[in-house]
Order: sequence, then C-alpha cells, then structure tokens
Amino acid sequence: MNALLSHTEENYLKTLIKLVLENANSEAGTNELASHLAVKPATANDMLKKLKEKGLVSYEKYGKINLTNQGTKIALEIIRKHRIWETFLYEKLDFSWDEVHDVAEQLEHIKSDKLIDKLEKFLDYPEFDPHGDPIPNKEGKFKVQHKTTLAEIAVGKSCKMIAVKDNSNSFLQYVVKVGLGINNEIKVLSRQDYDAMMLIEVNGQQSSVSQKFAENIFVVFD
Amino acid sequence: MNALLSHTEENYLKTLIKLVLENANSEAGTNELASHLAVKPATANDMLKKLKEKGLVSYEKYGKINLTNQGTKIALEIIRKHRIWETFLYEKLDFSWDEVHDVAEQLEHIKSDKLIDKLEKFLDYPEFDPHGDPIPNKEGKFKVQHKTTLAEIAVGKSCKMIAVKDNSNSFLQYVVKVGLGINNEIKVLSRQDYDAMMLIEVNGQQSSVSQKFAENIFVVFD
DNA sequence: TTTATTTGTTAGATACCTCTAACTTTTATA
DNA sequence: TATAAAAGTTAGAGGTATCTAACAAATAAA
Ligand SMILES: [Mn+2]
Ligand SMILES: [Mn+2]
Ligand SMILES: [Mn+2]
Ligand SMILES: [Mn+2]
Repeated sequence: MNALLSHTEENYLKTLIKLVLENANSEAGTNELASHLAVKPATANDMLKKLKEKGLVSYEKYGKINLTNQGTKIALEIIRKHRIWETFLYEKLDFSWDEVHDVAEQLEHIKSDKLIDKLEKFLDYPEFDPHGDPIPNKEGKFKVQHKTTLAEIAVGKSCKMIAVKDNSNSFLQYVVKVGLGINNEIKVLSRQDYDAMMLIEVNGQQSSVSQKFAENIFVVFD
Repeated sequence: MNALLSHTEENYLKTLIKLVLENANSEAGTNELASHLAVKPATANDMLKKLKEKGLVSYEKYGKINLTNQGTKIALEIIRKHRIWETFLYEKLDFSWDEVHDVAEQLEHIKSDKLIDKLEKFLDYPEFDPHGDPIPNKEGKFKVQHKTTLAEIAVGKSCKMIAVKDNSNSFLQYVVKVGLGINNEIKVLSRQDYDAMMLIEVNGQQSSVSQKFAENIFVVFD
C-alpha cells in the first residue's frame, strides 16, 4: 500500500503539505518548495516529476503544485510521527522545548506503524505536541483550534497561549526567556501606535514584546 | 570528531565488528562481509576502500580486514544504540522479543548523543538488552560474561540461560514456544548419543531440543 | 503593451551505493 | 607441485539526489 518512500521524498511531501496548508490558496510553487527544503529549484523540479509519477502530487508544467489524496495521507502520517516523537522527547526524556524538533526530524522517518502506535499509547494519546500543534490520529484527523495571534488581541483583554507559529530554536528560546509557555494566560496591558510594541503580563511578570514576536504566538480568547 | 557517516557506512562497521569479534582470529574477509550485508563482494570491496580512506578499517589488497581504533569506537557506539533501543522497545513499549531487532536496525542510525544518553537514563542504565547481549557504555566498555552453550552442559547438571546466539526472528519465536527465556533455570535430563538431541526441563516443563537449538542458547553454570 | 523581473525547466555533471562480468591472487586439493 | 576452487579485485554501468549554468514561460512594472 504505502510504496516505501525515501527520507528525501518524505521530506518533500511534509514540506508541501505545510506550504499548501499555510498558503491559504492551497497550492505551492517550485521555488518556494526548494527554499524550504534548502535545495535548488532545479532539484525540487526533478523531485516533483518523480512524485507526480508516483501519484503523490498533482501539477502541470509551469503550474501550481498540490498534493493528491494519497500524498496528503502520507504527509499527515509523517507529521503525526514527528509530533508524537516530539511529545515523547519532551514528556519522557526531559528534552527542552527547543531541542525536540531536530531529533524528531530524524525519528519521523522510522518505518514502523506498530512503533508509532505503541508510542502514542505509551504517551496516553496526546492531542497536541510541545509546541501546541495538533497531532493527527491514525486516520489523519486532528483537532482544529480556532486560533488568533497575540498581535490581534486588544489592549486590556486577556487570552491564553496555545501554540507557537515559528518553530525555530531561536524563537522558542526567546519565548522561554520572556517567561511564556503553552497554556499561559496573557494580559495585554498596552500597545504603541508607532511600532505596535506591546506590554504584556504573564504570571505577574511584565514584558515588552515586538509585533514580530506577537505575530508568532497563537492564542485563544478567554 | 565523528565524521558523520551514512547509514550504509555505519552498517558496514557494525557488521565488521561482529565478524571480527566472533571470528576469534579477529579479522574478516570481503565475501563474508558482503554476504552478511546482503550485497555483492564487489560492492563490499568498494566500500572497504572508502572506509580505509577514512581511517576506519585497516586492510591491504587481498589481505584480511580489521577495524582501526576509531572504527571500533564508532562500531561500538552503533551497537550501544541498537541495544538501548531494543531495551526501550521491549521494556517500555511492550514489543515482543522477536519484534525489537528490525525496528532497532533503523533507530540505531539516529544521530544524537543526547538522545541515547537520555534514553539510557530513562531505562535506568540497563546492562543487557532483551536478548541478553551486553550494552556498551559511553566509553565502549561492556560486561563480559563467561558463557557456554546449552549444548555443552552435562546430563544431570543445571544452568541458567543468559542470552541467545542466533538473533533471527524464527529462532527467537521457537525459543519462546519451548518455554525458554532469559534468566530461566535449565536442567539437562538426557542426551542422545546418536544426534545429541537433549531433553531439558524449564519451569517444570520438559522439552526435547536439537543440537542446533542447544548451540544457540548461551548459559552460565549455576 | 512592451519590457523587466520573477518563476520554473532543461541539460550536463558529480557523489554515493549498487550491480554484473571479467580478471587476479590466494588457498586447497589431487 | 600442478591444478582446481575459493576469495578478492577491477571495469563498466545504472539509479538517486544533488548541483551549476543556460534557457523558457509567466507575471509584474513601466
Ligand atoms: Mn517540529
Ligand atoms: Mn512541534
Ligand atoms: Mn538486534
Ligand atoms: Mn539484541
């Protein structure tokens, strides 16, 4: 059934589904794909032909790229594995928030349905990973949370942090430094007209954060 | 320091150390290596040149193959990872005896010292894997047990099973079926002169086992 | 609507890992 | 010791994943 893909092919699918999901227009381009995978457009183009040949992506020459149903299914399986492994590393092995991603990038390619299912059970069926991202279940379904960014919360209002948008190590470390974490209550005390710098309060601690920072914190209204 | 090796290179080193250790004469041959890796001798020969170039194996044209100190160090690290992962799968995820090996073959190539050290701690520093094989520590040291095979135990004597020699799925499943497991006490009731078939008793259960079977069960005297 | 810029594609090359077929060296056997 | 068998090596080739450089198409700007 699952036509044994290489690490590389899996990484292309995973990147494609991320682009397709966040692009809103539900499609991706060659250059965009290449840059996210840190390869040259020519390389990505070759791989796209191969993935099309295998029925995992649909696209025509000079057209936009989409995943087929089969491609989407596989991509979600990889995301599922990635997030379950991140949860394992964080919950059981005491890895920190910013350390889990790189190792999960390797672990997500381990081929064993039994392994990931048993790991999921061992973790007691987690629904979200350490960054607040939803973990797809075996059927590829996951909890969709209505989320806003901290940048959009009005002055005087409170909200709860549920996830981060940027998953880079430097951002994650910065978030920790500011005293923020998943499920923390955040109160917006003020916002500058000039540059949208915000003063926020978390656990009684006040911090000043930039617009760029606030745009990468996902929150829900209280 | 550790010049990032490919999965393939790591598998060659791991196979080499096994051959070198079990060959007693402490060396291996090209054909032998190739057959263990399920590749053709020509392929193994190419890789040997490459590993020699990298300073991991020492050998001269038409001569015998040995690992260098650096090659030995890396090979032991891979074995360490393999056995720690097997222990994790068996102890924490309820994998059975015969299921752990194949998944560990993949997991052993994950590159993260932190991961394997934290996993080792999580498992409370195990010294032996589920098959009774010793787990090298970070320095590559491991417990050496003086072991004999069941085939060598005299009639009327008892011994304790400490490991299996053959790690194949079919053998492991057979061992379970016979009612045997690590740390079981085995009493040798009789042995046929003709074909060395043995009658043994384990946990009050009597079984008849072949010489080939007995030669693959490692035991220690009581 | 012509031109410039961005985006995407092709051609040709390299590194890695593998193979088959032919050859050479070493070891075992008669 | 001459010959046969086994073990090991080389040459030549193919698939995958990558690159650079040159080209083509689509889109944005003038
Ligand atoms: Mn991640
Ligand atoms: Mn995550
Ligand atoms: Mn094993
Ligand atoms: Mn084992």
